[in-house]
Amino acid sequence: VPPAKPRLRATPRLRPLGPHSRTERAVLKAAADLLVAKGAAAVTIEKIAARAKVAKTTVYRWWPSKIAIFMDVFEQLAPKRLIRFPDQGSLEADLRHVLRGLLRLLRTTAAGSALAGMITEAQLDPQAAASFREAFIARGRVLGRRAFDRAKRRGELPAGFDAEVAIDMLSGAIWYRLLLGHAPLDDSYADSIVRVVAAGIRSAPESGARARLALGSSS
Amino acid sequence: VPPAKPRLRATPRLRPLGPHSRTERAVLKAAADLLVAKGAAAVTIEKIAARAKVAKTTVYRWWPSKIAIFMDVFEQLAPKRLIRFPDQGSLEADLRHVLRGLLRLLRTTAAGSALAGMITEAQLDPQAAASFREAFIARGRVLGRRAFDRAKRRGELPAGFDAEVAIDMLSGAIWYRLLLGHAPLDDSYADSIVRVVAAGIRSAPESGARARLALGSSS
Amino acid sequence: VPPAKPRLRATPRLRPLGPHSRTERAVLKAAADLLVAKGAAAVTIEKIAARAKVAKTTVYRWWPSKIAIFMDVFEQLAPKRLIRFPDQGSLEADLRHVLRGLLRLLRTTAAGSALAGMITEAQLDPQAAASFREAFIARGRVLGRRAFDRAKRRGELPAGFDAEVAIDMLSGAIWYRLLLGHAPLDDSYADSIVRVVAAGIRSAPESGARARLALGSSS
Amino acid sequence: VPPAKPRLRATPRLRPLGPHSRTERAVLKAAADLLVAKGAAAVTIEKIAARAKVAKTTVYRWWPSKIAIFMDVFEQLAPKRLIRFPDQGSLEADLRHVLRGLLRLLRTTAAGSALAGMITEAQLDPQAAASFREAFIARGRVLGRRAFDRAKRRGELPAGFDAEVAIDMLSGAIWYRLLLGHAPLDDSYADSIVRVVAAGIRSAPESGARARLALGSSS
DNA sequence: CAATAAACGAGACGGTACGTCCCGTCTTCAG
DNA sequence: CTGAAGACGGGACGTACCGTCTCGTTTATTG
Repeated sequence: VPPAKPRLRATPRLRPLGPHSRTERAVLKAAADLLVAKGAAAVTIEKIAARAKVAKTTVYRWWPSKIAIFMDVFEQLAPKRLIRFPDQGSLEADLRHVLRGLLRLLRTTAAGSALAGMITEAQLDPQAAASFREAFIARGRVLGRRAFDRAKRRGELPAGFDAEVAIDMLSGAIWYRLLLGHAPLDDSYADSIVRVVAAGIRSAPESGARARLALGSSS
Repeated sequence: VPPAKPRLRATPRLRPLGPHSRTERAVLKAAADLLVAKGAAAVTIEKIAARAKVAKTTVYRWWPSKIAIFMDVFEQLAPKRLIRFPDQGSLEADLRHVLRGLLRLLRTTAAGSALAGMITEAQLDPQAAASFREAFIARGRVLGRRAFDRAKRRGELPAGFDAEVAIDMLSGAIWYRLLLGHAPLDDSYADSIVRVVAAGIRSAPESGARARLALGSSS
Repeated sequence: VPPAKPRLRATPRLRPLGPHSRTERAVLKAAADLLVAKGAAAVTIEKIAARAKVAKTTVYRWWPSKIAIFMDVFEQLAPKRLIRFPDQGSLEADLRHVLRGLLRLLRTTAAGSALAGMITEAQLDPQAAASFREAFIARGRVLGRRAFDRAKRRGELPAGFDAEVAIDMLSGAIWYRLLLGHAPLDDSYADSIVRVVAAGIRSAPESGARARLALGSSS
Repeated sequence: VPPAKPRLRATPRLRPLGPHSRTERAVLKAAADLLVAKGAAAVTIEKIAARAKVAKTTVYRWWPSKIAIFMDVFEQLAPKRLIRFPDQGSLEADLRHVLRGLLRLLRTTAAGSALAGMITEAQLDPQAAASFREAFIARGRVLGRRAFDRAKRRGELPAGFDAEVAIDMLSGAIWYRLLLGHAPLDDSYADSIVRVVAAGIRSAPESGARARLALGSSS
């Protein structure tokens, strides 16, 4: 009786060993442990493999880069309610809710080091950088856009408002403290950056046209 | 009675040892060239030394880390007028002026790659990270504080306003695009992030007390 | 028609991994070549690796020190008949046979430079010196003891004779000329030092007791 | 008007320049100290200069190689009576006297490490090796020949006896233990090797002609 | 007693080799 | 036939000394 099917597929990807295999779990566990114990800088594929008691080749077989491992670590740690967050009644409340949750995740789990590791690694390997942008950043920004879409439906946004720069600013503020480490990623920081962005949007009613022009250049 | 004569010599002064020597210039030139040609990831101390036609040990003699080289490259490229910028009449104008100049610098010279390289390297080496924060970041933030100090004197800021989070946001927005590369660091981006921050500050008159509390934890 | 061929290759069997591999042979060949061409002083691990067309890390993977490489080079060159030499009828004849063979080996192959290299390197690295003494010297002295054991069975040795000093003298005489290079390691030298040692042993019949005391401190 | 030279100084400073200066003494002291403290392997010219509080250039000005320094250290330590030793009545007594004194010197002072350092360094630098052979070894062998010359006058030696191999054997036995360090260079070792060589010479009366032929190729 | 020349300290410099870490690929062999 | 194990070529790291050099400062001798 063959319990493990060969998993022949037309399209590649997906784990032939089946999802949540021992190998996958061991590798992600090892990576997460190393991230919290030593920080992103000390995480190498060799150490992950050694700690997971898995051959280095096995790691390379399933993950094309360190970034891919970090993305999986992050995903495992992110609670579902963060992604599908409930409507909080206003743009500012929505953003505050999401950012508080995100910062708590970065602060209290391996997710912070994992994200820092992704950013660092993306600087070193253009190939990996592309997958990082497409598979991780893009999906994260969708989360932010959801809040702005709700606000638009509520009529909170000036006409022609482009959310991209706002998302850049919120993300950037987080990255900055995450990478620099000079100040904590706590709730008050989330509240502060959300307040500035929300107020900045509200208080520019007649600048909508200018904003559209100015923001139009962003991706 | 002058006992120390001016010491006329046959060889007029081929190279002064120590700082500002031929060596220092050659190394910084080589590093800048490599940064623009290949990007920060491809810059290694060995390649810098080779391109500068200098022994690797000489590089290590003068710079303790790659970050230190990048900081010197950056400093060499930054025009003085960026540092001592003239008063533009308002907070928003001041910030816009500084950020436009900074983004132009990052966009058009090796300074952008140098900064990206510093951030990346700081993730890999805690020792270097410290010198980065203290010798580079700290000095850069002083630049931003100057604009907010002027604004305070003009009465543009609510009572108890803390500039640190605002600086985090502006810096972060720049880092984010610099590291991610998904959108350009152009003038319109500078204008947009400045507008949001400036408007966000203006439109929170009664939130001064709250802001002080919230922002008090930063720095 | 089988779509998956059995992997027909141009070079049918490139290298078996592990010991006796292409790598091992190439490294030892390169080391031996460098020893005869330039002498022990010019042999560096980097040059060995370069000449063997092998990565430096591969050399370090298999040999912990330069001494270890030299020992393997020596062993490869030493003919088996030198180790398991036949009984020549008398102590003097046995010793003469072994030493002539040994000196020929040192004189005509890379073994001489290899031994000189081992001695030199042992002075520079205590760790390596230990392995040299235990893995190389100890085994070499066993060879000498074999001759003295036979002599003892023949009754050629005075009671209580200790072979260690005799072995020190024979070995030392060889090392001296090997390292100093002021005179050849030829057959007549082998004969001379053997004659002196053998005669010295024979002609001290009543000094057995004294010899035992005197020699007791050695080894 | 100073009729006599001032010459009164805090530090007497007899001969600041040239040989026997403060510099020379400081360098040799530093070298000797390092030799006993860390062994020959740890002695580098940089460390000697640092410990002597002397510029590296100054060391290079007066000594062409590390061997030259070691030779001077050795010479400073060797007592004159060792060189001009009194007649002890027989070859064996003469040799025993010299070797005991030499081994004591090697055992109890920096001279042992210095000699080991010379031998090692001579393997690495052919230029230095030549000066070592000519300025150090040659002079040392003269010492041995003095003992054999006296024996010849006493009629202790067979006709045509060549002392060179005997000297090689005695020197070699010492070098061997010095370099290998597996057994002590104590008086009993001196006695043992002297006894073997002396007895070996005595007991070969009719082998004089053969010995001359055999030994003729040496030196 | 000034000028000269040497020794000197200080240390920058180009260079070689070291031994280590990690990369990503490739080979072998056991299940 | 596929996987785990790990050998492999390779690049870069940061360090230790090498021996040479330049430079400016004493120090001793000499003109």
